[in-house]
Amino acid sequence: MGTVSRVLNQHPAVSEATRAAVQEAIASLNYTPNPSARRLSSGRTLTIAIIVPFFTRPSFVERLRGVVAVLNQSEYQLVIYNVETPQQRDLYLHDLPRRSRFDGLLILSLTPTDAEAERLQQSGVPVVLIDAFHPLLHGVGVDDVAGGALATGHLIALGHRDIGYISDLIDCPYRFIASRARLQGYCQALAAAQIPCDPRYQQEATQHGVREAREAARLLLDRPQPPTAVFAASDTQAFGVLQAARARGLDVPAQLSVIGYDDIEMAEFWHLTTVHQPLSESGAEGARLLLAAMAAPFDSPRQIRQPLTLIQRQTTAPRV
Amino acid sequence: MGTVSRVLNQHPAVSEATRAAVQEAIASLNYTPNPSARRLSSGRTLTIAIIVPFFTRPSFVERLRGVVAVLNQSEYQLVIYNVETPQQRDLYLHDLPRRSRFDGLLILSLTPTDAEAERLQQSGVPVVLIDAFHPLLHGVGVDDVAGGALATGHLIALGHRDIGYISDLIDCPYRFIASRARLQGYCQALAAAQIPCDPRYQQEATQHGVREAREAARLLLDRPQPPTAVFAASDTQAFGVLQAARARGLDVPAQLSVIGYDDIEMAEFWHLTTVHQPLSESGAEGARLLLAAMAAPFDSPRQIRQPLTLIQRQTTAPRV
DNA sequence: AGCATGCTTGGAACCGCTTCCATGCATGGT
DNA sequence: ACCATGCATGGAAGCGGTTCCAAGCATGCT
Repeated sequence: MGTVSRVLNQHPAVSEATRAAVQEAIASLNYTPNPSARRLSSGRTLTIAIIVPFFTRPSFVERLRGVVAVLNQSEYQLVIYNVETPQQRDLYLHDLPRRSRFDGLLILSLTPTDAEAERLQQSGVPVVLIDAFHPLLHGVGVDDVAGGALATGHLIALGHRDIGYISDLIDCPYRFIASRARLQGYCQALAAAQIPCDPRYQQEATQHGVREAREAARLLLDRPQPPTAVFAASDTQAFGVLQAARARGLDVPAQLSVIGYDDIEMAEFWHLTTVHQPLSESGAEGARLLLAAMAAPFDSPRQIRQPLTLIQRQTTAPRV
Repeated sequence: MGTVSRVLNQHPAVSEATRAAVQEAIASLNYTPNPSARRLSSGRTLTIAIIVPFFTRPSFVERLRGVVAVLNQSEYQLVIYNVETPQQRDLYLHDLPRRSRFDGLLILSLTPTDAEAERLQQSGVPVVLIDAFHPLLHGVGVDDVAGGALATGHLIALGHRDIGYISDLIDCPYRFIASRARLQGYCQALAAAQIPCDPRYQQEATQHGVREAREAARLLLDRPQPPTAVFAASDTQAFGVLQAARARGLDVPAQLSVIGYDDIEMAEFWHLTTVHQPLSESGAEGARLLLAAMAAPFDSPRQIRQPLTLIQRQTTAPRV
């Protein structure tokens, strides 16, 4: 039994002869090791947990796909914790590490508080944030401030000066920070072009979603001097802006330029100009980073910044 | 230890007094049972596997969401096997039950061959199909033939007679059967209205996707006598039809009626008339059925048919 | 009052693997 | 040829639960 285990775990202290003999026996007996026993005796759960908010949203699913692709190749199982209420968010971020029933933890798009991050760090379970960062923890993602500036800069370069910003709640109970970071980039780009950053051009939707964004866009377009271009903090919300424009009979991009963010699959089909960020790849990279951290802990948090690209399609045009 | 285990597993043969005492001790010691040990000694893996094709597609994700919601409440972990190639499909359907490393198996939208079904049945692991049926296995889903007839009947009732059908491959390597079943319903409805079922009005796209459906729709609209209405086998494909119509300058619904299938979230935002089927609920129901079958095997396969509803929005109108 | 019955409860075996330890054998040096 | 060294191998002790079994106790019956 000891030798068999050594063969299975590729322990070096086995002679070639016995290794071959054991492997033949394994094959002929159609033997597969019992993972539960392995977990118990080795003390490893061979399980990785991931906390995902609203995993049905296209960008989150796409990231999750990258995670699944990498982990299916490894010996680890993935267990999904789906967050659909702020209570679940707090509960999972607080309790999951404590129960310590997995060897690694991925957290998608949720930014832990300092207290939560500390707790996570002290739990001893390696943690990687995807699409989020915290100084205490490993993280993979893009620079959303730069992304906001990239999108806004594109509109400015097209001659727009009255540029709206549509996002979901800047302070949301899930503590998503993308909307705030992109707003910050938006303001930076405006400032760089010496355009005043008028809060009346910034409209928050109460929730993420096409409908909510449409309502928010309507408010913007109702203003006495409506914007000639809108930067939506996500593609989904950009679709809402497109709808609002269509409902008002505005031609996009002739009368209104619209730019989104994320470059989800549907963006291409609706010819949406947007900021592309690696989605599936961010999940894959996060999973790889976690596996590496589990194998050999790094002494200090590793932060991976992924590149952003402007994708010009047909919803932005020079100001007339 | 014996008694503690009995308390944890709510075994009846424990007096109230000791039960309370044990629970207090558990609470004060901050004790949590080790799942690996539980799995090993009980012989149950406490794990359920699910085979999902392309889990990023909206309708599959939505179903998966229902599964996750139910299983997160149970003591079972969910492990996802994502199928993105026909090889993976065959591999998983063939090998997964044999490895018998989980207590139950869910299969989403993939219809097993007779040989596969038999193998699955004989593996001893309870299996539930979601959005698919096989006489040997439990299943949850809708009647896609009836759904095809429902959609087509709606167009016929609006006075249309030249009705196109757009779908992905009828014989696809993944053995999805929805396209075929809906086509069958389409033909039945036409026959019932004494309209000939002209194959030149039926166009298969080589793959699922907006772009492919758009190309297929273009072919249909290029015909000398183009259809006045199109039934797309999925909402995603209906979006492709809408794009093709828009590209050709056709007004929907005045000049072309379009109906989809599934009622995914985006359908509402694009005002798509469609056939609603329970998505998240099908996953939830499938998970519940599996849990029941695991607790007490049924003597014969249970097939649950879920209801379909026609959702009239703004992409269908009477023929002019 | 004594004995049988039934409900509780503690103890021990066991689930199947990993890992440590001691034994055995071959090798190399003297 | 003998002894020391080192590597390969089999055996045994856990890992932390579940479950069976036997013993203990209180109750109810004769």
